[in-house]
Amino acid sequence: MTVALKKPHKSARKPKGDGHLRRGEILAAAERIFIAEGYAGATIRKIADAVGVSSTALYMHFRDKDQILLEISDDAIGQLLAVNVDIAHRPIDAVARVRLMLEAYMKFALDNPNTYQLVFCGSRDVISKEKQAATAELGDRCFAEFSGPIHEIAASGRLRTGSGESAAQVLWAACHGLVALLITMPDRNWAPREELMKVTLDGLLHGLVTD
Amino acid sequence: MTVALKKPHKSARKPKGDGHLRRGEILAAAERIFIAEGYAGATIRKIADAVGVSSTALYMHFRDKDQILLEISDDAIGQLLAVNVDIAHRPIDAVARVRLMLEAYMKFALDNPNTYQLVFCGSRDVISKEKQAATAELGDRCFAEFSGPIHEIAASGRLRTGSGESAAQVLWAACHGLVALLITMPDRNWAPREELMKVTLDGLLHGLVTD
DNA sequence: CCCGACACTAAACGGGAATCACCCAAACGT
DNA sequence: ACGTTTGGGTGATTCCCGTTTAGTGTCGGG
Repeated sequence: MTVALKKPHKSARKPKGDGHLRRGEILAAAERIFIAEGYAGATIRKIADAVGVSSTALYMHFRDKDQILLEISDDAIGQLLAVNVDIAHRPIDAVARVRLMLEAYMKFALDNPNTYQLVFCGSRDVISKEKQAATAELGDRCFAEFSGPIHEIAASGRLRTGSGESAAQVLWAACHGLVALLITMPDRNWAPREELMKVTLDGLLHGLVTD
Repeated sequence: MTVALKKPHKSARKPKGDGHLRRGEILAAAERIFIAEGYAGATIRKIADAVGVSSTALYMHFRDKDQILLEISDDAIGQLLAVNVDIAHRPIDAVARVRLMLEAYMKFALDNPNTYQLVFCGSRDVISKEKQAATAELGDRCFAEFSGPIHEIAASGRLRTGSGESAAQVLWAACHGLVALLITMPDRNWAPREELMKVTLDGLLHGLVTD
């Protein structure tokens, strides 16, 4: 950002070198390492080495390590949000939309396990809440998008129990729990993933929504 | 007697308790700090200071940091297992037993958030799987105890969908997801916890089990 | 009286994040 | 043409962390 071209007359001095490129390079390298080795494995020094720059240089472009990784996560979550928005606009039954969103959510988590863990399993130890600002806001918008059809269902009186809000939270939590366990304990002998997802969704939707 | 004061020792040294007391003292101090400050906050040096001993001394009694914290967690999970065993033997309907166990599970998680996170949310980054041996085995036995009544239900043909195994895993995962989110994102505006637990259990049990 | 075992320690190591005090050269104003 | 800015960069340093090494003082036997 802050891309301003040089103006013949007064005002600021501008892009001298390839400063902005650096930022992108860092993000790219960091993403590669983070995906491959997770939060703890994505060291400042390792990222800097991969870019071919000293570790100090990263602090020219990012406040701290968390900002780098959260920026990467923002990208990924932005994609998830886009999918949710897309689904939200389809002219199909609200329950079907809910199911599609949750399926997309779980697929996202399983496809991006490290990002998912960083954003949704990050203990307060690891990342202080303030830093998450942007990422958290994206997450909120995802949840808001997801809450939409749920509240439609609630408004039409098809909710068997609880409020729309609690139903949305419970559905989210159940899917989160499933993918979180699959990610953090991949060696347990799980039933096939598709079956687990299907049972979760069938079970909860059948249990919460009257048809 | 013989309070060896030879060297101008920094601060009061422990008055020579017999060796095997030390181990218990360390565990007690570690538990206190771990509960208050979590995994990252429970530093070797901090624990050692609390006991009044040098950090090196901890390695006389424990292989490494993880062994200390996992031993603490074993204690806690042992209690959960005891509760599950107790419930398993009650002469009540299998579904009621399942519900009681899951309620106890969630209560345990919310009462011991740091332990819960360590054992059930520990990314592979944080603790290598081998070290978890004892703890993981306790967790397995908890799950086995929980699977019992589920398989009873499955055997009596009351399962609406999926296998007994997948139903057990899904129920566990859903409850895990709920408490995990409540623990790691305590600032979101959640519906009341009791309602969330109730909706989760009502929804899933109603959706999975025919009455 | 010495000897080894024990419980413990200070110091150090390697590696993390982050900061400091600089440096270098291109870009600008004049 | 030339000093000055200033953006991008660095190496050394700080402060923790978990863990290791090389000891040190005390003790119970032989």
